Amino acid sequence: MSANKTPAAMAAEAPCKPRVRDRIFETACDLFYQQGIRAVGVDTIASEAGTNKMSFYRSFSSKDDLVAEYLRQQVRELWEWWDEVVAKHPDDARTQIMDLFGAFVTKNCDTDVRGCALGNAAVEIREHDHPAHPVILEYKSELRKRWHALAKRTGARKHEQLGDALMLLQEGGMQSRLVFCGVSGPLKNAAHAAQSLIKAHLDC
Amino acid sequence: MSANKTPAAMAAEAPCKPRVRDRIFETACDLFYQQGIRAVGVDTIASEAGTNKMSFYRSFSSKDDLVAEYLRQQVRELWEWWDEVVAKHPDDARTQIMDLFGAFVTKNCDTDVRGCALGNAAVEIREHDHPAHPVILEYKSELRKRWHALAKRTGARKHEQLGDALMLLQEGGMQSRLVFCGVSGPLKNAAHAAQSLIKAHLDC
DNA sequence: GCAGTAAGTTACTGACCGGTAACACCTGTG
DNA sequence: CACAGGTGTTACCGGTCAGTAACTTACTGC
Repeated sequence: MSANKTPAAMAAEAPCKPRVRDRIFETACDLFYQQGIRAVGVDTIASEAGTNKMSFYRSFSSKDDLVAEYLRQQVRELWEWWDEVVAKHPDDARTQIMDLFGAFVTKNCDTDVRGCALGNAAVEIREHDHPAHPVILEYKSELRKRWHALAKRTGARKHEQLGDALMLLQEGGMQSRLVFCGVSGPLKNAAHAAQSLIKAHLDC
Repeated sequence: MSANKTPAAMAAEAPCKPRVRDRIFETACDLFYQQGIRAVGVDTIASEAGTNKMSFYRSFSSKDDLVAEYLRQQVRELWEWWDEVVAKHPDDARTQIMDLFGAFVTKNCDTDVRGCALGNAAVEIREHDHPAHPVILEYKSELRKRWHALAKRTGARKHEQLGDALMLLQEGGMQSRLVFCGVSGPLKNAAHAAQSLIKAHLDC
C-alpha cells in the first residue's frame, strides 16, 4: 500500500495521508480547545477545514476517536513545553520549578487561552467508557509524578506535600483562566505562591 | 393571582407553585452536577422527576434559564457553607482559613463530588450571552474578594498574593477532583499547603 | 491511455434536541 | 353543580447530531 513512493509532496512522516487529514485534525484541535468538545459538531469541523463530512469519516473512524487523538496531541505539546523549560537548568530543581511557573504565567497571558485542554475534557466527558478517559487520567497522573519528582529533587523533606501543592497551584491557575481574562485573575500570583511554598519547605 | 389562599399543603414560600416545580428543579440540579449541563436534556430531567416535558415548560421558560437558576442555587449553598465554617472563629482569620481548608477537604471526600459546579459550568458554557455567564463571573469574583479579605485580616503584608495563592489551591483542588477519586489526589495536601503559605507570609 | 486512489458532492438515516399545541384529567373551592 | 388551576398525555415542529451510501471529479504513476 504505502510502498515504493517517490512523489515530491509526500510528507516526511510515517503514514501516507498527505493533506486533508492533517487539515481536519488541526481545525478540530482549534475548535475543540476554543469552543469545547461537545459544542463542536463533525459538520462544523469538516466545513471549517474546507472539506466535508464524508472526507472526515474517511480519515477518522468516529468523533470520539478524534477527541481522544486531540487530547493525545495536547499531551504531546504539553510535555514538549515542559521538557523545553526544564532543560535550561537540568541540575537545579528549584530553578526548574520557578522557570516552569514563570513560563506558565507567560503562556497564559494570551487572550485565546482557555485553560487546560485535558482538564476541560474531564469536565465535558463524564462517560467512563469514552476513549478520551484513559488519556486524561494518564496525563494527570504523570503530571503529578513529575511535580513529586521535582519537589523531591529540591531536597524538601516533605516533598510529596510540596509537589501536590505546586500541582494545585498550576491546576487552579488553569481553571481560573476560564473566567478571569489574561492574567488579571489569581493566576498572576502563582509564581509568588510557588516561591513561598518552596521557601517554606526548605528553610524551616 | 396568588391572593387570599388557605390550602393546607401550600408551602410557606413567596410564590405559588406547590410541588412539581421543586421536584423538577431538584432533579435538574442533581443531574447537571453529576453528568454535566450539556449532557442532560430537558426530557431526561422531566422524566427523572416523574413528570413530563410539558410540565417542565410550565415552570421554566427555557433550559438556559433553568441552568442559570441551578448555578444561583449552587452559589447560595456554597456561601452558606462558607459562612457556617467561618462563623466558628469570627476574630481569628488564620484559624478561619485553616477551618475552610479542613472542611473543604472533608467535603470533597464524598465519592459523588464532581468538582465546582460553577467552574464546570464555565468549561461547558462558552457563549458570552448565556444567562449563566454573569452568575459564574460574579461568584468567582466574590470568592476572590473573600480570600483577599481573609488574607488581609491575617496581618500578612502581601495579603493580595496570599489571597490569590489560597484561591488557587482551592480551585486546583476542585479541578483535580474530576480525575482523582476521593482525596487520593493532590487535594489531600491542600490544607498543608495553605498552612505553609500562611506561615511563609507571616513570619519571614 | 489505463488503473488506482484521494477527494468532493449530494442525499440520506435514525436519533435526539429544545420547545409548543391541544386536549384530558383530577381536585379543591365557590 | 360549575368553574378554575395544576397536572398528565400525546403528538408534533424545526433543527442538529453522528454516521453512511453512491456517485463523481481530479490527480498520479505505470
